[in-house]
Amino acid sequence: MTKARSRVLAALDNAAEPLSAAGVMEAIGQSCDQATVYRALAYLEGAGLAESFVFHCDEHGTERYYVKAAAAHRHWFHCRTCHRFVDLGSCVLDSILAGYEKEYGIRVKGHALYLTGDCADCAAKAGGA
Amino acid sequence: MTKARSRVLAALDNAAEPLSAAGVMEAIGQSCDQATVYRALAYLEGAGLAESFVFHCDEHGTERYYVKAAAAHRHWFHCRTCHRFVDLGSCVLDSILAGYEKEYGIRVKGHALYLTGDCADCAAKAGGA
DNA sequence: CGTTTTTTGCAAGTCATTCGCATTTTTGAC
DNA sequence: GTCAAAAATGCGAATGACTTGCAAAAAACG
Ligand SMILES: [Mn+2]
Ligand SMILES: [Mn+2]
Ligand SMILES: [Zn+2]
Ligand SMILES: [Zn+2]
Repeated sequence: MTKARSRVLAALDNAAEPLSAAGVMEAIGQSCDQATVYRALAYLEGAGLAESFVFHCDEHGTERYYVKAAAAHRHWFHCRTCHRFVDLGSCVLDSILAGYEKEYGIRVKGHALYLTGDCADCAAKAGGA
Repeated sequence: MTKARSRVLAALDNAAEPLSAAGVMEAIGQSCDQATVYRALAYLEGAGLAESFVFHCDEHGTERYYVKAAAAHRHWFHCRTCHRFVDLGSCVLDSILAGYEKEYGIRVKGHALYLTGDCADCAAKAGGA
């Protein structure tokens, strides 16, 4: 584990939410080149120390986000107002996926679920109604 | 509805699965500029005649895909082998989303579910097991 | 240590998508 | 229909996220 790679892993570990490459750069204070950050993230994912997903937000565009690898597969909610991610806990789609496999004869090997809207804080601030 | 826009809409209508801008270009035989295709797709979506989602496939990269607007919200399965999309019918996530709203105090205004793996055909060809 | 292998920084390159702007098309009023 | 005003198109250049080639720097290892 090189210096750059451990700095990147530490950034993911300290973050409360998924980080994009740009977010990691910011977190480590530009202490290494962006190519190094991208390569470190790819390395960490390959080594099973991090996980990632591609997410599109109208305001932030499309980016790949990384989190430190966790025991269970999880999904995230993204707030359209404050742009924070909310951890939704471990995946609850197993039976739905099994249903699709049976219904369509497909073999589901991966999936992604993205929820967007307003987080509790932003919903409260926006409309008390 | 201009000539270019109706050609693009017709392409979406004839397609059995979501099309990327490049897919639309191919379908209409380069009969208009790519900037026009992108603008037409944005127009059609704004007019409620088409819907889109951003999807990432390791082999094809990240692209926005469009389908003709349908009555019900749907999701798609993408085959990692033949790269076709399989229509999974209308969304069955309502109760799960409602559960998340209650559990986390969030307000879910949009969501996307992507499944990947092998379609029935490819699964059959690959491993009879 | 000295050598071999891997990683890093920097610059240039990709790829999907967007933009500026001059040139058509379309639209609406007569 | 005719013509001016508004909107759409083509083309080339610009974006933004990400990747890559290559030479210099760092880690591995005997
Ligand atoms: Mn965002
Ligand atoms: Mn694909
Ligand atoms: Zn929020
Ligand atoms: Zn297939």
